[in-house]
Amino acid sequence: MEKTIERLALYRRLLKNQSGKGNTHIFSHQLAGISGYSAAIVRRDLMNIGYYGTPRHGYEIKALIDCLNVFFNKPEVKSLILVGAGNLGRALIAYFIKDKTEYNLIAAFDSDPLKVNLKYNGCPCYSLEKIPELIAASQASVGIITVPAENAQSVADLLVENKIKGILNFAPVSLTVPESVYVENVDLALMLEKVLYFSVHHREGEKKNGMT
Amino acid sequence: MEKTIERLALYRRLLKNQSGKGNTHIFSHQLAGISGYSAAIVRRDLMNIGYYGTPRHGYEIKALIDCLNVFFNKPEVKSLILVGAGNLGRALIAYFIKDKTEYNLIAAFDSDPLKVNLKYNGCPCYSLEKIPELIAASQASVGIITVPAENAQSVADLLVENKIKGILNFAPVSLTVPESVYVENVDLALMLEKVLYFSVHHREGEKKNGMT
DNA sequence: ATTACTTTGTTAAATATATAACAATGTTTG
DNA sequence: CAAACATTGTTATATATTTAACAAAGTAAT
Repeated sequence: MEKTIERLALYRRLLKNQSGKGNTHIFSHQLAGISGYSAAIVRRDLMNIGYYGTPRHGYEIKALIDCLNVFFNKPEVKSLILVGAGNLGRALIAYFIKDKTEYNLIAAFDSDPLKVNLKYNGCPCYSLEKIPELIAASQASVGIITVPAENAQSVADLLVENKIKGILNFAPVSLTVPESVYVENVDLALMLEKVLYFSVHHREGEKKNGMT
Repeated sequence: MEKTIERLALYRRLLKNQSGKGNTHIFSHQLAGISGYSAAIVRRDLMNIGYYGTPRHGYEIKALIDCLNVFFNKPEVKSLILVGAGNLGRALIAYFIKDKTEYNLIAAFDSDPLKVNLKYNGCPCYSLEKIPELIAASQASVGIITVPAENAQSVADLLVENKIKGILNFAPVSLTVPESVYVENVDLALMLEKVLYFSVHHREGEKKNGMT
């Protein structure tokens, strides 16, 4: 199911693109082509969320987007915060502040007094003490952690105390959190190592970057 | 095997840490604890690379690191380049320029003339035309793509033409490359969407962030 | 209308990955 | 030196994920 969720979010973005181009219908193999997965997996994914197309016309793009929006709880725009306004943190602020339709980055936090009270791309930066107050006020449920590894666990603890339910963690440590909190780790150095490894050992006939 | 590779790279980093702390041996359940995986999986992973511990002392850290270094082709330091010196690109330059023991970020490239000939954290930035020359000179085999989505495919084509064998792609598009080239996609917006989804739908008893 | 065709939804098989179990092994203890 | 113990290496089982296959259904052509 987890992989399916990832792909569904991708499909939604791609379908919005297609809709923007004026297309009204799409076949499973077309969605497969632009997403990089196989047609079989596209059909199976859509089956999972209960959306049905028609044999000759495929899927109706607008209806499918609506269906995906429902699946992803659309009308609700979730608030999120970011902790750690270093190089990566500020880059992510710039990245996530743009698209406001699915989520709303309401604040950044940093322990450096020189950064506090500044705004990055319009996003205000506060000191860490303000976290409880701002989470409470905004009902933020997700936090992004971009602090150094040694501070990540204490920041995670702070977020969990304040009812954060999901964490996107860029610090290269394994966070310990209650089972009810979902953590997604993004370890950039490890990803690069993986590419370095497979740049040497990768052989033809792998499925990665499929395209069937 | 892919998942195993990811974990092995993580183990190596954690073991170096432990070694730095003066520890000489480690048990599978300890490595499991700090990595966030289960002891069974740690043992299975190490079995896969043919390193053997002893029942009562566990694994000898230094020897295991050596073994992992061999597995990851250690003495060889691979060169890499980055294309797209925007917010994210510059943050990644700062991130990757630090650790020079496994890889060596030799240059960044950007189409913006205002960025060309600048240095970011000591990393020189060139125009895209210089790519062939610099790849040839450095024997770089891996490229990081942090350009906007609309330019990503053409940059990927350029890298492939110049014998790049692995790509770490941050642009939110599915790249089309020859099968011999390995692509790892990092789609930050999708990762955030995934966290948003599971922050609501995550239930106890999932395996993610295991800790067994 | 009937036939041929395309694409779907769904089931079945294949592959990949993780968990659990346990005999083998070496260590320590008495 | 034998018994108890902890931890390994490995195999067997379970789960997750992908691929492949194909009947059912709708469409277009004749």
